[in-house]
Amino acid sequence: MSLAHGILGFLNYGTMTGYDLSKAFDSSLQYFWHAQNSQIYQELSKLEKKGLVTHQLIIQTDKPNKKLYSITEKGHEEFLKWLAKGNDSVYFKSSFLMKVFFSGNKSVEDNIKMFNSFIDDCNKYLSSMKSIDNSIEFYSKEVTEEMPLYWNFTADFGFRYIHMCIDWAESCIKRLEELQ
Amino acid sequence: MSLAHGILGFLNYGTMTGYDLSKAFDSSLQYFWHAQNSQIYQELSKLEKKGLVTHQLIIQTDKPNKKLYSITEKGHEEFLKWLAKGNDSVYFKSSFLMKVFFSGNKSVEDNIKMFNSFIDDCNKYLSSMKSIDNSIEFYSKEVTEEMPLYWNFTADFGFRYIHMCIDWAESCIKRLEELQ
DNA sequence: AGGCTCATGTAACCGGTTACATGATTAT
DNA sequence: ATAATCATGTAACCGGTTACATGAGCCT
Repeated sequence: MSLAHGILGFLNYGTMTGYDLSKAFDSSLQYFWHAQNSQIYQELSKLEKKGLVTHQLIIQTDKPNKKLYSITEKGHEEFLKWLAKGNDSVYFKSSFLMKVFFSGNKSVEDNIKMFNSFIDDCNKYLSSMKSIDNSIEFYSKEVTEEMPLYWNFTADFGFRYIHMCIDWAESCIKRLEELQ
Repeated sequence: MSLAHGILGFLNYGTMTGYDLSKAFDSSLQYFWHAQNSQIYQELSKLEKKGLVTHQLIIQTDKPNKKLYSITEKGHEEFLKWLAKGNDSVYFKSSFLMKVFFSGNKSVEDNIKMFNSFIDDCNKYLSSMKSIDNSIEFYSKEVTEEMPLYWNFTADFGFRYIHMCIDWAESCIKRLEELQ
């Protein structure tokens, strides 16, 4: 039930269409909460049924018509309730770690390759994350000044996480090379 | 489709019941791939239909009867295929980070509390992870010597991850305290 | 008497993914 | 011409979660 709260969080900043939300997710939350646009439209319908958001149809001539969504008072309350609740877990799933767990069934050589390709992926991820800083700068103009601080916290987490991953993979490679 | 491969990975070490698998997940993979026992039993049926595992009914008098599962040749091939394939992503979902992202809507004081309670959770997680080392030692006797190396890699990842989380949360708290 | 271990499942639900479907306008 | 942008959705599927259901034997 977190996509719903992400949507409420964005609509709390101002009105948006499903399309806007999709872009907002892509340029900020995408690194720790990716959302398909198909899911966003469905979730908006659900939220509207629950009375947490409403929409207004905007007729456009040069572009397709659109539905501008806004958060309701009830939605605002739900959002604050979610924010205040400390129910999130440190736990995270990783199929890659599961693969590492069973990698004793592969050759040391293959595993060194696996870790190297993991490091490559991390570096790609790192460079794609650099666009976050631009996004933060861009959106900073539209909100109160304390918001960007927290956006930077999440971006900082991302950078620390990736660097940790790279360090770890390098240490694994080092130990494997000692075996050869 | 990763629980299936985890099951195949365990059965590759030797025969097990659904109950054994549930315990095996709990004492090793649980930190990056938690599995409900209800799901394990369902997945075993699916794997059997696909011909990747088979079972033998063991009649017991002092304990309930059980189904001993073993991996088939086809299952072994599928397992190796999965191991060799480099399709896992660095990406991970975190509802906590999403909450942080929107936490500019809460007071600085509340957010310091939030980060402190996150650090507490990390420490609890850390102490629960200490049982991993015991598990690794216990199971090490039953398998070839290279396996535990990879088990330790995953445990090492867990420790680095939690320490990174704690460092990050502390740095966030520090920045928030500077504002007060 | 109460709780743990062993042991196996079903049913309902739900959040998320993948694939499919449409179509005008604008910029290169 | 072609691709990108704007804009909205449906349908099928699937992996995973939660809750429920049962029951013998053993230990304290």
